[in-house]
Amino acid sequence: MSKKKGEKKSKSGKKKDLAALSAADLAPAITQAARSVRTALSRSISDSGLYAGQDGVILALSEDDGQTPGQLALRLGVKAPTMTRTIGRMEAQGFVERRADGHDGRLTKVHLTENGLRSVESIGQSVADCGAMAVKGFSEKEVRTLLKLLRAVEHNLQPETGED
Amino acid sequence: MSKKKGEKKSKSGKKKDLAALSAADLAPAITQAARSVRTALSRSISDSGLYAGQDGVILALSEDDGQTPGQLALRLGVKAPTMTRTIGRMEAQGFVERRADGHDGRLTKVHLTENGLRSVESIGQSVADCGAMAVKGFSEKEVRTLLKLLRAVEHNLQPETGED
DNA sequence: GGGCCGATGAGCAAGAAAAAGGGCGAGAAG
DNA sequence: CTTCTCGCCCTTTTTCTTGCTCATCGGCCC
Repeated sequence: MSKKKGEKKSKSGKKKDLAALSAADLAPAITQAARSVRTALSRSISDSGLYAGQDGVILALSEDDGQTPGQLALRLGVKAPTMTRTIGRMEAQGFVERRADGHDGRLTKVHLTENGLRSVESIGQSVADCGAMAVKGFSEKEVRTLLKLLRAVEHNLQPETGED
Repeated sequence: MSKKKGEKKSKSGKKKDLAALSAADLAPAITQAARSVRTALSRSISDSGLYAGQDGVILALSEDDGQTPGQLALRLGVKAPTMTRTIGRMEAQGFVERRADGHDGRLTKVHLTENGLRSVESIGQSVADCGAMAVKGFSEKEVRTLLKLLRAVEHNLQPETGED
């Protein structure tokens, strides 16, 4: 049983492997960075009594109240069933409420409650605070670059939104 | 940057909010990018019969076999309980096995099985493949920049490692 | 009435926090 | 110097949430 199948698996003369190595490091890097962000954000907003992933719903609703679960899911980049469950929990927590749409029986409109409305400011503050901590020591240009690259990555990974 | 955010909470109009706006957008951007990466990676490695999050264990073990759960957790940036359960599942799946350390009864060494060893290559390939797809259209410099910024973000968010 | 779209339910897994179980080592006491 | 106990470290267990995929139900439009 050979313990290592060759210490450096990409040393075979192709310079393309150089880029491949960086690319291979990217998935773990994004994953870990996201975990750090998620954890930090989770602690920041735990004061408001909600969990990571719920903040986006509050903020999205604060900009456009009465969105449907599908719209929220699309906006926040999660799948519809996930949004349904998150909304259900937030409804139980008293942050949002569901109302049936009068015109279209299929639709469910999600609205912020008084309580949810009150939490908007602190949520936005927490998110901004977390983001500020994440980019501490960054120049403004670096922040913008990171944002741009992140969105490009996200776009590249879309299964069926644009082409292919 | 024509966000409609200024009107709602204009309790104190600071121009500093310009940079803060970018920072506030960073958390969602990282989260979504990470979700995309996770989903894409999940599909890539599902052929090998394992789930997102398990790939790191295989790769880490392929470099240094016989690590403890704590070491793996630290290396992969997850908490110890998460690693314990992941290892347990991977053990049930037949990819790794636990062995007691002879010198220290508290320690558990995790080793790759034959099956796990065989999957190393395809896992590495999947991760590299996914990373390559994520940075499609990027220049090599951009990839490196993204990597650098991502690691800086991760470092900034460490609860108590280095500074605060 | 049939197809389509939107919301929801069930099942599986990752990740975090809190807490429990067990072994090792160091320091105190005899 | 020997022994015993206490504290610390590592692992594991439990509980909560998010997120995905597959499947189902219900209402709208053609």
